[in-house]
Amino acid sequence: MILSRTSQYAVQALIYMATQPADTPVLNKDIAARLGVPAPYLTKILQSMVKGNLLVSFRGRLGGFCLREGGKEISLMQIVQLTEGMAFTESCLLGLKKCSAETACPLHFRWVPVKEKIIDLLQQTTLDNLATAVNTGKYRLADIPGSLFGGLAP
Amino acid sequence: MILSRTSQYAVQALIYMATQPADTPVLNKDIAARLGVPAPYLTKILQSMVKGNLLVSFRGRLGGFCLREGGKEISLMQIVQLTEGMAFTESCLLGLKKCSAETACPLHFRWVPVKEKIIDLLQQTTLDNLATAVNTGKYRLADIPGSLFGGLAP
DNA sequence: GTATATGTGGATAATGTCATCCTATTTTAG
DNA sequence: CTAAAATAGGATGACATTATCCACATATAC
Repeated sequence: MILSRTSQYAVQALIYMATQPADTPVLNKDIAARLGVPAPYLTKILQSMVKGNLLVSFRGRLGGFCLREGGKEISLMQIVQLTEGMAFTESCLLGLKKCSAETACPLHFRWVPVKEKIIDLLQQTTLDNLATAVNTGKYRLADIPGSLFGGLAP
Repeated sequence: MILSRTSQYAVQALIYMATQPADTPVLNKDIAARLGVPAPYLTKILQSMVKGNLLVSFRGRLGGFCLREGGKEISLMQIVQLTEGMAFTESCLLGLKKCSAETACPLHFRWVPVKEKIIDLLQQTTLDNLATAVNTGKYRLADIPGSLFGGLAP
């Protein structure tokens, strides 16, 4: 698995938020319901996004979470760095602690260019890119669609 | 993390076996010592490689594990498929159960070509490739070298 | 002011991966 | 035949990730 479940939830949640009006806070429970993800766990993830300055939060009635100013330009790499640390940029396929050009595992020079492709993908893809794609209606954010078109009404 | 620890151990172990004489069985405990990996756990992994027909085992005194006939042509993909199942070929970055051209997550068409690079790497790299590299002495198989040149003598 | 709705933060539980242990079973050396 | 050395396989334990719960602080509506 490339991304941990935590990272997957974080990316899904922020993409969803990018598809919603930027000026009104989105509720944790609404995101959880929309994505089919455990709400208490998502809470923790969103809090870590607030600490990492990708989101802002508002307490009390009418509270919720918003993308930070200019949040649509957030890249997937910024999200994943909060959830996985430096895992991607430093990772060795064989799991060696230190694997660089000088002290390389036998896969190092085959792996580096592929890893670059992954990093490029994460760095070049923004929430705006993905929200636009989702808004065309051709792509799914979660396994069970569950009211894709904004309907949260009782 | 791209590969699970189990997969990393499996790949390391088979590369090491490919650097050893093909006709004499290699001991589980020697592999474990060479790689700095827990021996009882490695036992389980090697047994699964035997079940997957990548290795053959011999019990009793002078027993041990050998690569199967023609084992140097085993690709990393064959190893990883035993340890991770279809994880790679079917994986979705966002973790969707079903993510294909028809039912795609918003990252699908960006991810597919990168995933192809990873699959190509795993399929095109053989134990022979890697054993040859290790035998040049320029590459490390494990974090703590610990007698890189075949020495297991007391 | 009170009730209600929301995020906050700490403690706790459940799950899956990683790792170990113990008792067979097999094979060879002597 | 016996002892030693090795894999086989099942049961168990340790640990990290994932998930849940509860008491609290905060903010709005009325």
